[in-house]
Amino acid sequence: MPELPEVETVRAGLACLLPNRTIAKVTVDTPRSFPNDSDVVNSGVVGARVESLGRRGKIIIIDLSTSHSLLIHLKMTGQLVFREPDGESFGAGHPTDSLIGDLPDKSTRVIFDFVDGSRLFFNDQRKFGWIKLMRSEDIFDEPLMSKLGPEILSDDFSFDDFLVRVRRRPRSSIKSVILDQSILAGVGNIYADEGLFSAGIHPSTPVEMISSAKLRRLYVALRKIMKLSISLGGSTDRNYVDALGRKGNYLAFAKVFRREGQPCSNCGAPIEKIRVAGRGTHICKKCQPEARQ
DNA sequence: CACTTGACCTGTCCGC
DNA sequence: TGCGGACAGGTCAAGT
Repeated sequence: MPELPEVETVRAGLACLLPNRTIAKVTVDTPRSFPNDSDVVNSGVVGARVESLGRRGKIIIIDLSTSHSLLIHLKMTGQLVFREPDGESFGAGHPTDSLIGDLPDKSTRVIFDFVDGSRLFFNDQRKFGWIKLMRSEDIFDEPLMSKLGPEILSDDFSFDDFLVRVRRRPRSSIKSVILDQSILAGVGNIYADEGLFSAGIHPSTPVEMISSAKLRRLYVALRKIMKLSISLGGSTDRNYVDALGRKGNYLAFAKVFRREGQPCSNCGAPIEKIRVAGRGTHICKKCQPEARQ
């Protein structure tokens, strides 16, 4: 579910809410969602004060005062929802525009209780997401972090970097390459489809058949679209919510994602849904012609 | 080796 | 209204 813009929106929201709060208790309802041993969790997390919130690719990093960090991946259906104590003046526990009702609910996997009575809920319907505790100095050596490619939205991630990395997979479809987090970190299915549409590239085109000029259009489009989405609070298709349980507004601006059957905003031909690299894929066949040899 | 497919889970939606 | 099947935004491991 969440891709980089959604993860970044959650991170930014939590960055306004969590720092300086101290964790009093951790409740793990679904062990696979937070597989560290409970004594490790207790020594590294209970009593820890939240220092700062970071992100690498789609992984959220919560740095704690105990020289430990929590790494969190939301995968498809994960949510991190913060709640003030019940009865707080800001509405009974949660904002009125929250899509999420009373918590915990049946998808709640982990609960962090802070000493001031506020709580952070990790909800995850499909149980693919996870929380891992590790020493802060070790996190970037973890394979799951060290294998990630450069951040697509980083100021230093130039078009030349993009071109070199994408061209490492000449025979692969361009969509599978931009979804590969070891090539570049952050692109998921929604923004892959939107970026390829904007650049006029058919998603199954092998990289070697795409001109560098078109790849430049893709690089520009992906960054522009993902920045726009962050400014709109991300994309909510069904599950995604921000740290206060609110939906994102980007999908109203999407040109192809989840728009099969609707007319293309560019040429009027119907948007089609196909399958590329095992993923549901949305295209305009006229604006994104299939490459031929 | 490069690339594709299946598995991990639960819920929802669609057709019969 | 019930039931089976396909599908869902991510990532590995296993397979070709």
